[in-house]
Amino acid sequence: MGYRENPRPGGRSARVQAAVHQSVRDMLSTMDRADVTIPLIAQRANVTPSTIYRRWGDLQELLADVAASRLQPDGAPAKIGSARDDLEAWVEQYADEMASGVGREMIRDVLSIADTTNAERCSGYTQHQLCVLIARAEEYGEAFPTLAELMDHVISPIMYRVLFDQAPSADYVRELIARAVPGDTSRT
Amino acid sequence: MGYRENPRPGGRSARVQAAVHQSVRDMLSTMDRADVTIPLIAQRANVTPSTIYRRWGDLQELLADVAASRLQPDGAPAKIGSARDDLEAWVEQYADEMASGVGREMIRDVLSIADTTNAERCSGYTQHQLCVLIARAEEYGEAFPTLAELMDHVISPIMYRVLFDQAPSADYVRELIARAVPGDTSRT
DNA sequence: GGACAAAAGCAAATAATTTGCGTTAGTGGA
DNA sequence: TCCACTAACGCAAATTATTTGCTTTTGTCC
Repeated sequence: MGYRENPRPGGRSARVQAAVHQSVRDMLSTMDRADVTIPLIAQRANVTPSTIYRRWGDLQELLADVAASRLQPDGAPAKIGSARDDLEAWVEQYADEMASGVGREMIRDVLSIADTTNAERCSGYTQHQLCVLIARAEEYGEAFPTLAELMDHVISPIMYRVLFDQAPSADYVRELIARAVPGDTSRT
Repeated sequence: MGYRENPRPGGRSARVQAAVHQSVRDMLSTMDRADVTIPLIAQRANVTPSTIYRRWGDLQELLADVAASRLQPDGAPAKIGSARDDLEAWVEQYADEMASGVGREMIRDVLSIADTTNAERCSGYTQHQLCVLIARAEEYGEAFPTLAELMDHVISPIMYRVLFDQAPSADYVRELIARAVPGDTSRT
């Protein structure tokens, strides 16, 4: 009597999951988050509340699951020119997305539960995107920060601001990058 | 018919707040957090549940309030020797505290609500402690990072790891500091 | 096709939350 | 000191959410 982590695609279980996720996304975009309840989600998804309770446990777990899914990137970072430029463009949109109202809510949802699986998922997505950029730099022969340097000195300060302070400005983001990229003195 | 932000000390309202906070702290230390409910907290604090609902709204808000209070530092950072050493000692204990089970729970509580007041409070506590260290460095004539540098390149990476990854090790923390302190090449 | 098990539905029981209304306890003025 | 005032609390009924035992459905593997 346990629930599979990855329901077989096309099965009933997968359909229920999709319907519930969709229902949550719809409701979060049309109504106040405080009014989103499991009975309402269940009604819109055409399932019984007990199905959701048994599968996710409570509203926070469900919201964390949905948020982690939504934080998964669509594709690889855009190719602008140099790896340096690609990095700047990608980080800027990352910062914007995270600092937006929806972005902040999703991060909070992911962090608000004790289980760290979803948080690690999100951090993994970010690191994967950065690795793609690092590989490009290597291909182009550009000097580039390591993954650890990028995580510590670019991503972390952005996330700290998003979570504890106000939104990081575009100038601030560019400055972090300029400081992290080796031998970069060309800008700001 | 609104609740004052800062109840007058000694009044009934202040007594209720103290009793409820104490009750929450006791319960968090003796039982599983999933079993902590408002009716139980109310019972232990000798108040009615409706009092708590009216004053805090829901469990998350109450937990966030209690957590933010507990994250307030006891006093100024210890004086070891140089400002550099004081910084290292303080940051190490900060990282340990945040990475501990209780610390992580408190941070998550603070971040899990939409209202950012409590999160800003916590960030403010940290910045205040760092300012004390900066003032010491100035007094001693030591080269020292600015507040922004410390927040971006020492505190932020630590918090990111605590929230999204695994606990930051002592070595890792020392390395962040060594990198942030100007002209420091003496260690790791 | 039939046996099996995972996951969903249903409905009753329990628990949490909201709310209207009456009461209490600090506060400030005469 | 007493009185009026009001923020905040208590109480209890009404509502809503959550849990749980049992039944039914659905997909999978012989």
